[in-house]
Amino acid sequence: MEFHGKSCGGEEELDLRRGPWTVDEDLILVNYIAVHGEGRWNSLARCAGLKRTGKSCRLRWLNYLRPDVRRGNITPEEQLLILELHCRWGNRWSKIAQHLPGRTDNEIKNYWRTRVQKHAKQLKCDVNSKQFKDVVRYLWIPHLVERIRASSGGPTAAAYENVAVPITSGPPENSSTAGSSSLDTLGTQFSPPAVSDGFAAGGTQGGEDNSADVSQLGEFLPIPDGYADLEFPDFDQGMWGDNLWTVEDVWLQQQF
DNA sequence: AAGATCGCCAACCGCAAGCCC
DNA sequence: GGGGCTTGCGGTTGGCGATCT
Repeated sequence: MEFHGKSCGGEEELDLRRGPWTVDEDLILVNYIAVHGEGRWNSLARCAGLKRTGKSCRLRWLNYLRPDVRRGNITPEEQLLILELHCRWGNRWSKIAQHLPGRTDNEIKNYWRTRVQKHAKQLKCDVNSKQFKDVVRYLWIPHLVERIRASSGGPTAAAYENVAVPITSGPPENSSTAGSSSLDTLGTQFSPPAVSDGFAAGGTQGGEDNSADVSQLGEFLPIPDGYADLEFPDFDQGMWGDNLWTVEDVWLQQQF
């Protein structure tokens, strides 16, 4: 595959490439950005000699080639953040991603669709339904907090240093400034929605004060009226294996 | 062992907001 | 002010590897 450079600004033919990026293309893009910086994606694509749209270049860079992009499993701490922030902002993936250093909106979106929505399906409810939101609120999030606490001496606690954000306050700040917490501060920062429909998918009440102490998490249980009757699907082995909860967890929670 | 199904993820598409001339 | 272009976002899809039957 050859990429013949064209004079910057010249008219390019329309045989644009699509589909997976090749190593050569990646190299060209990375090298070009290293020299010229990012932005102006359409002209960047032309000047770099890439037969790609600017959009495609931008996406490839942001989601894959950027040096600080972080890959691999979503940690429980990150799961907690995603759930919490999604509760607050809904499908504002890019906004959520700002609080997970190295994670892209695409990755978070994929995580949500493949994991979270799968679990909603298992519970036979819509991911946007109150029922599922209650599951998240009263089971999933407290469970994650417990897990994080339980492993606070382990590596995940250290990992959490990088992802914790002061979500109880003000507008989002740069993630690089958000690492001033420990697991204990998680307790004060983690903020279960305070009111019944506080999840408000799509709501943008970013500045609201819904702070709460993590010690209140236990008070999520017992479960509110109606919720206790929720029928759980038949959890097979591994079904909830993504550090979410296990069959035993669900059973224990159901005892309340 | 082979075909079918599932799950994950990279990449594309359409739309809207922002920017510039 | 407005029209065109660029950028960014969220939704969707297609391909591929893993798992199941």
